[in-house]
Amino acid sequence: MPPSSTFNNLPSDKQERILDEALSEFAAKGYARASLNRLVSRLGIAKGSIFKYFRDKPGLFSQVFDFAVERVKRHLRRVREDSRGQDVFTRLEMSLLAGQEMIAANPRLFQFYLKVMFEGDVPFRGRLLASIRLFSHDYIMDLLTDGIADGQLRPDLDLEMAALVVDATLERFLIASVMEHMDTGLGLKDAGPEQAARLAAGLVDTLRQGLGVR
Amino acid sequence: MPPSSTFNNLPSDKQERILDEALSEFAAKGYARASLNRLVSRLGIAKGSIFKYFRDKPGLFSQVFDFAVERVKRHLRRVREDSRGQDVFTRLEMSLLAGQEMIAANPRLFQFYLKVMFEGDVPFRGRLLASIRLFSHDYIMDLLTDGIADGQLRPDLDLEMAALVVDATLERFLIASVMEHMDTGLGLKDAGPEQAARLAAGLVDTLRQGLGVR
Amino acid sequence: MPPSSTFNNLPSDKQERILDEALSEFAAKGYARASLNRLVSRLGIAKGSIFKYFRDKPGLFSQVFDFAVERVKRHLRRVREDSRGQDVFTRLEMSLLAGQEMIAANPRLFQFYLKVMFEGDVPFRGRLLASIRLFSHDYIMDLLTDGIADGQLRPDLDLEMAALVVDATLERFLIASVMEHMDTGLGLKDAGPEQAARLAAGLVDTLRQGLGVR
Amino acid sequence: MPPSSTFNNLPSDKQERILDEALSEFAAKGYARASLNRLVSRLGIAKGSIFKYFRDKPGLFSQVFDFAVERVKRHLRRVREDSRGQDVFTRLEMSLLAGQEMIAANPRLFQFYLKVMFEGDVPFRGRLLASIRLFSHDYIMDLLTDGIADGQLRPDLDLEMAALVVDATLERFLIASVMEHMDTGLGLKDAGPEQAARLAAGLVDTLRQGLGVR
DNA sequence: TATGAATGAGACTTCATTCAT
DNA sequence: AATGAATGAAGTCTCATTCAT
Repeated sequence: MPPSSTFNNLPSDKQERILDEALSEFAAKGYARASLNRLVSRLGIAKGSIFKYFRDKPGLFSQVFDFAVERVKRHLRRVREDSRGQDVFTRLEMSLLAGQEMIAANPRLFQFYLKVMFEGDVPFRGRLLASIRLFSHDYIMDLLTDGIADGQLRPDLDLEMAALVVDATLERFLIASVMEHMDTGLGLKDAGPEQAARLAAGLVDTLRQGLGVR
Repeated sequence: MPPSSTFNNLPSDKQERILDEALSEFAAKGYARASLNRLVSRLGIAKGSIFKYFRDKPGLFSQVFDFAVERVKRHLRRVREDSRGQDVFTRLEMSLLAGQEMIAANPRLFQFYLKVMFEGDVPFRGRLLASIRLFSHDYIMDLLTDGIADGQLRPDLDLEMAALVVDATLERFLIASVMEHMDTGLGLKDAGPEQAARLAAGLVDTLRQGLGVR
Repeated sequence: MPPSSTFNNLPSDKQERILDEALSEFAAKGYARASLNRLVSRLGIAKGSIFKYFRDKPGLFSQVFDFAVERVKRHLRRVREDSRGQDVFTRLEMSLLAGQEMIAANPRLFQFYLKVMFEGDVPFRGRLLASIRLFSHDYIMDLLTDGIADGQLRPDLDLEMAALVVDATLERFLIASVMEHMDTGLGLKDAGPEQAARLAAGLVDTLRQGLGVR
Repeated sequence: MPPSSTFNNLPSDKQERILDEALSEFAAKGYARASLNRLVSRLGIAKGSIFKYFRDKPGLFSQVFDFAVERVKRHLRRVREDSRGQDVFTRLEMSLLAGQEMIAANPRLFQFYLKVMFEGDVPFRGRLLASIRLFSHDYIMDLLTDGIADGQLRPDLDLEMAALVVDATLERFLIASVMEHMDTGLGLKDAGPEQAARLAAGLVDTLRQGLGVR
C-alpha cells in the first residue's frame, strides 16, 4: 500500500518529519496505543491530512515500517562496505557493534521492531516480520558465503543452520543493548561501551569455535 | 496489593478460572489493550464483580502476575527436586528443557512475561521485572554453588558473572521457544522437540567449556 | 418511614454509631454523592444490613435527618431552659452563641442541613425543610411571646413578621459560622470566638432597635 | 484553562447555547452530579465534541463559571453606570434590587453560585470563590470611596470593615431572593416585588444608620 | 438476622475515521 | 489540497440494590 500521491508531492523534509514523528509514536506506544491525535498535534497539521496521505492507521503504520527498515538498511549497507576485505568474523563483530551504536544513537528503531514483534494485533505483522527476516537472512548469508569463498569457514558448513545461529546471536545481542534504554533492569547492566565490545568479542569467538575451520 | 476478601472467599475453582482467563487476556493483548469488558463477557460475570475482586485494572494485573509467577515457580521447584544428585550441567539442561516444555504446554505464561517486558506503560513494571530477575537469579545461584561444592565448576569462578551468563542463555532459549507459538516466523522453525533438545545440549556444552573444570 | 424493627432491636450504641457515621457521610458528600459502599466499609457491617434496616437510601437518609434534628433540638432545649428568667434579647444572644458553639464542636450538623437545602434532588426535601422551619419557628415564637408577656417587646408587634426576621438573622449568623469550617473564604475571616460574640451582640442590638419597646 | 480553538471557532450562537445549557445542568445538579450524557443529548451533539471543546469536565465547568460571572458583571456594570450621580445609599439600593431582578429573571446564575459554594468537591473551588469575592469587593469599594468623596459617609470609616458588612448584607439578600426559586420554603415567602423592595429599603436604612454621617 | 456476592446502569474519557468547507 | 468539526463505539470504574445462604 503506497502512500498517496498527495504525500509524495510534499516537500521531502516535511515527508521525513511526518514519518519520523510517527515512528517515535509507534516506538513509544506500540501500534494499537499509538494515538493519531497526539501525532497530529505534535506535528501541527490537520488530522484529515494524515488520512489523505495514508488512508488510515494501518496505511500510516505500513509506511513508517518501510521508513524504519530503510534507515537500518542504509546503515548496514555502509557497514558492509566499510568492512570489505576483512575476515568474516571481524566483519560480524563490526556488524554487532554497529548495531549497538545505532541503537544507542536512536533506540526508537529497535523499540519499534520489538513492539511489532511482541504486540500481537499489528496489521501486516506477518509480512513485516518476514521482510525483516529476509533482509537479515540475506545480509548474513552474504557474509557467510564470502567467508566460505575466502576459506575462513568450514566448507562442509550447513549454511542455513549457521545463518540461523548467527541471526539469533545478533538479535540477542541487540535486545540486550536496547534493554538499557527501556529501564527493564535486564540490559547490559552498568555496561559502558567497552563492556559491550567485550561481550561482542566473546560471542564472535564462540561462533568462530563452532563455525570456523579447525 | 492483595485481592479483596470477596475474591478469596470464592470457590477456588472459580478463582482459578478468573485468573486463568485474565492471564489469557493479558498474554494476548498486553496490559493496556486488555479489555475488562471482553474478560467479563467471556467469564459470564458482571462487570462490577471484577472491580469488587481486584479494585481496578492494575489490581487485577498484579494478581495475575503473582498467579503466573507462582505457576512457574511451582514447576521449577519440582524440576530442581527431580534433578537433585545430578551434575550441574545436566541439571541446567533439564531446567532448559523443562522451561521449554512448560512453554509448549502453556505459551501464555511466557507471552505474558514478554508483554510486560516490552510494553512500556505497564503498572508495577519495575517491581514485576525485578521480582522475576531475583527469582531467576536465586534459582541459578543455587545450582552454581552446588556445582562448585561438588567440584564440577572451576573454583575460581566469578559467581555473579557466571550467573548472568547462564541467566541470559536460559532466557534467550525460552524466547526462541515461545516465538514458535506467536507466529512471528522467528522461532525454532519447524523444530520438533528433538531439535530443541539438540539446541539445549549445544548451549549447555558451550557453558561447560566456559565454566567447567578443565 | 420508620426504621425496621430489625434496626430498633439493635443495641442502642450500635444504632447511634450507624446513624452518626451516616450523618458524616451525608454531611461530607450531600445526598446523591454519599456512598453506601463507603459507609458500610467504615462501619464494618454488611451492605445488606443497611437495606434491611432502612429499606433503601432514602429510608436511611430520612432516619439520619431525624437523628440530626433530634440532636439540635436536645441542645436548644437545654439552652432554652438555661436562659429562663433572662430578658428576651439576652436569650436570643445566648441562642446565637450556643448555635455557633455547636457548629464549632460539630460542623457536620449544619453542613448536613446546608446540603439538604441547596442540593436539589434530595428525597423528602420539602417535608424535611418544612420540619426544620416549623421547629425553628416554634422555638422563636416561644421566645417572642414570653418577651411580650414580660413587656420587653412592643405589644403591637406583628409576631409572624418578627419571627421571620429573627429566623433569618439566626440562620445568616450560623451560615457565617459554618463557612469557617468549609474553607470557602467566606466565613467570619480569622474571627476568634470573641469576634463571633461581638457580631452576635451587634445583630441582637439591631433587632432590639427594631423590635424592642421604645 | 481557555476553551480549545475548536470551540472558539464555532458560530457564537452555538457557543452561547452550549454554555447556557451547561450552566443549566450545573445549576440544577451541582458539579459532581451534572451529567455530560444528559447535556449532549439535550444539545443534540456528540459526546466527543464536548471533550474536544473543553478537554474534560473540569474544563467545561471552568468555562461555564467564567460565562456566568461575565453575565453578572455585565449586568452590574450597567447598574453602576445607570446610578452614577445618585447618593451612595440609593446606589446600593439600586444594586440590591437589580440583583434581585436578575435572579428573578435568571435564577440559574445564583443557584450555580450556591452549588459551587456548598458542594465541596468542586474543581477550582478556591479560585472560583476568590474570584467572586474579589469582584464583589471591588464593586462595593468603588461605591464606598465615591460615597466618602461626596461626603455621604463618615470620613473616619474603616473601609475594609464596612465593605465586609455591605457585602454580607448584599449576599444575604440575594440568598433570600433565590430561595424563592428553589422551593425550599425559606425565601421571601409569597413576597411580591414590593415586599422585596421594602426589605431592600430596610436593609439600606440599617446600613445608613451605621455608616452614614450623623 | 446478618451476610456479601452479583448485578447492570450510567458516569467520564479517548479514539480512529468521515466529510463539508 | 488542507482543514478541523462531528461522530459514536469502546474503554475503566462506581453505585444502589437484590437475594441465596
